[in-house]
Amino acid sequence: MIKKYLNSNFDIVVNNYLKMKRYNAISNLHCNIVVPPKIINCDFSVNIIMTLATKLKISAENVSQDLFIMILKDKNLSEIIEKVQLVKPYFYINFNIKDTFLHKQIIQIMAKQNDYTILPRNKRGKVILEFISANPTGPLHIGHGRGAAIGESLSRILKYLGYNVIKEYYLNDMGNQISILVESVKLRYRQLKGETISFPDDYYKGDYIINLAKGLLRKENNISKINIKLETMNYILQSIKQDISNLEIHFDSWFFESSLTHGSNSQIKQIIKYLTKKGYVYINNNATWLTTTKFGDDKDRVLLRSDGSYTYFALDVAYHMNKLQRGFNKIINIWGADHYGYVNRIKSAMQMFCVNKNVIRIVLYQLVSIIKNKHIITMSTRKGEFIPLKDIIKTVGPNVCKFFFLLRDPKSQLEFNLQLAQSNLNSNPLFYIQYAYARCNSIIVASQNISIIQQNLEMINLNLLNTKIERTLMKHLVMFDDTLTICAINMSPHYLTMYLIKLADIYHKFYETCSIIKNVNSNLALTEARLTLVKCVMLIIRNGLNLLGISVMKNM
RNA sequence: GCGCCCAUAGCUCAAUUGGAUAGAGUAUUUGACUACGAAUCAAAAGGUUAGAGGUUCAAAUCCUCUUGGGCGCGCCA
Repeated sequence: MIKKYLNSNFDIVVNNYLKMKRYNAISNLHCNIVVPPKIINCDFSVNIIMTLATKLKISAENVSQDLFIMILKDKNLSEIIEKVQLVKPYFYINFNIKDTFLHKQIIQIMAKQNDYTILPRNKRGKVILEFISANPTGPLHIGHGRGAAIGESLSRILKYLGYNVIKEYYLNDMGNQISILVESVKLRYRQLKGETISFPDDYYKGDYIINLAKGLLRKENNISKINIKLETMNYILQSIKQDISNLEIHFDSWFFESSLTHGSNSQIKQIIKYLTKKGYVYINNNATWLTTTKFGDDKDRVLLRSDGSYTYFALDVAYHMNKLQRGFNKIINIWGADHYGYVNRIKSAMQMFCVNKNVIRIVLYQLVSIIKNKHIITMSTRKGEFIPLKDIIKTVGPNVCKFFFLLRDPKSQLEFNLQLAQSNLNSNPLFYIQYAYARCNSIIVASQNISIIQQNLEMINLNLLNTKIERTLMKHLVMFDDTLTICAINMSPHYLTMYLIKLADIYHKFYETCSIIKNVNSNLALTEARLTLVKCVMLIIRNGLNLLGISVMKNM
C-alpha cells in the first residue's frame, strides 16, 4: 500500500497548507501519487500544485512558494522520501522513496505471506455479487464467459480487500421464455416421433433442444407421462452448472426467481403492498404501474399486467429488496451491455426503499463479438447461433479463457478472433507470467540443492540489491495492494492483469541481468537477498493469479 | 426518431479518470544460449488518438457538430 501511504502523508501537508492560508472553502482534496513516464528519472510524482492553483484561482508559482517548502520540511515525509524536486512548467513534485522504506515494505509482504487479506477478513461489510445470471434457456456462450471471469475475479479481489462477499446466480425460471423453451422441447419430441410439424421461427433452435428431446424419448414413449417442464429445467440447469464448473468457478448461492412467488404471503406480494402503501403505485388500463419516473427513470414501469401476472421487473424489484433484507450493504450486479435499459429503472426502484443510490453498483460489460471466417457473429440463444463456452474451454482451457477476458477493460468492446486465439496459444501473455513463476521455482529448488541456509527475514540485507532493475522490481512489488484498490474502485480486474504482465516483464529482465545463485560462493549475502526477492515475486504472482481465478504452474 | 457506450501503431488493446515526449502484446527486421529454464532478453521500425471546431496553463480524456461501429428504447425475460 505504498501509494496510499504516500497519498495520506501528502494530504496532511496540503491540508495544513490550506489551513495556514485560510482557504477553508476547499475541502476533501486528495493528492494523487502517480508513476511518471519512463523518461522522467524519479520514483513517484504528484501534481498537487497545479490542481490547487486551478481550484484557488491563484498562480501555480504562488502556491509552490509555500507548499513546496512545507513538503520539504515535513518530518513524516522526509522519513520516507528523498530527492524532492519541483519541475516547471508543469509544477510536478518529483521524488524518490528511501531505500529503507522500500525494504521495510518488502519485508512486510514477505512476513504476511499467504495471509490473504489486507484488512482482517470481513471488516468491510457484506457484499452480494450477482453475475452471469444467464437465462436458463440454453448452455452458456462466450459472452457469458466474460461476465463470469469478471465476476469471479472481482469477488476474490473484494474478499482480499476485506469484504465479506457472496456470489449469487439469479435464475429466471419463469415467464414467457421458459414456456417457449418447454414448447420447443415438446415440438422436437413430437417431430422425433415422426409427426410432421412446422417449427415456429421464434422457438429455440439449438441442437441441445433436439438432444434433450432424444433423451426424453429414450426414457419414455408417452409424452403425457413426462413432466417436460421439470425435465427441461433440470437438463438446462445441469448444463449451466457444468459450464460454470468447467470454468473452475463456484457460486455460493443460486436464487430462483420463482421462489419470490411461493406462498400466500409471497415476497412479491409483500413488496407490491409496501410500494402501494408508500404511494408509488397506480392503476392504468387495468395494469399496475410503478412511478419510477419520480427517481429519474424515463417512464413508469408495469408491475402487474392487466391479466394479473407479474412482470420480470416486478420480480426483480422484489429480488433486490430481498438482497437488502438479507443484510447486504453493497449490491453489485455484473450485467451485459444489453441490459443497459434496465439500469435506471432498478436504481429508481431501489430508492423507493429509502436506500442510498450508491448501495447498488451495476457493472456493464460490453458484449463479445466473435470473428469467424471474417464474419462477425452475435450470440443468440434463441436462434441457436452461438459459440458455446465449453468449446472454448476445451481448446484453450479455463485459465487462458479467463485470462483473455480479464485482459481488457469491461467497458471496451472486444472482438474474439477464433482462429487467431487458437493459433497464438503460445504467445499468450499468461504463458509469459507462468514462465516467470516457473523460473522462480526452478531457482528456489536449485538453491535448496546447494544447501543455502534460509535466514530469518531480519538477517537478509536488502541494501545489497542496488542495481537499477532490482530497485524497479521492488518498487513494482510494493504496489500490488494499490493495484487491487484501483481494481475495486473501477470494478475492473484488468489493472491487476496488466500489473502481473509488467511484473513478469521486470522479473525476466532481472533474471537476465542479475545472477541469483551462480555467485553463491563469492557472495552469499547477495544471493540470499536476491533469493528473498525471487520468493517475493513468487508470492505476488501466486496471489495475483489467484485473484484472477487462475492457478499457477510450478513447471511448464 | 430518442438514449447510452465506443473509434488510439498493420492487428488486439492500455493510458492510475484533465497532466510530462500516448504505452504493452502481436506481426515485421536485426542481434544474444558450452549460461539460475531462449516459452527469455537486447534493439529497430510503427501515431495528425476517425474528422472539424471549442473550453483549459494543460485534452486520447470535457463540450458541439460530422462520419463510422455496438447496444438499448415492450403489459419480453
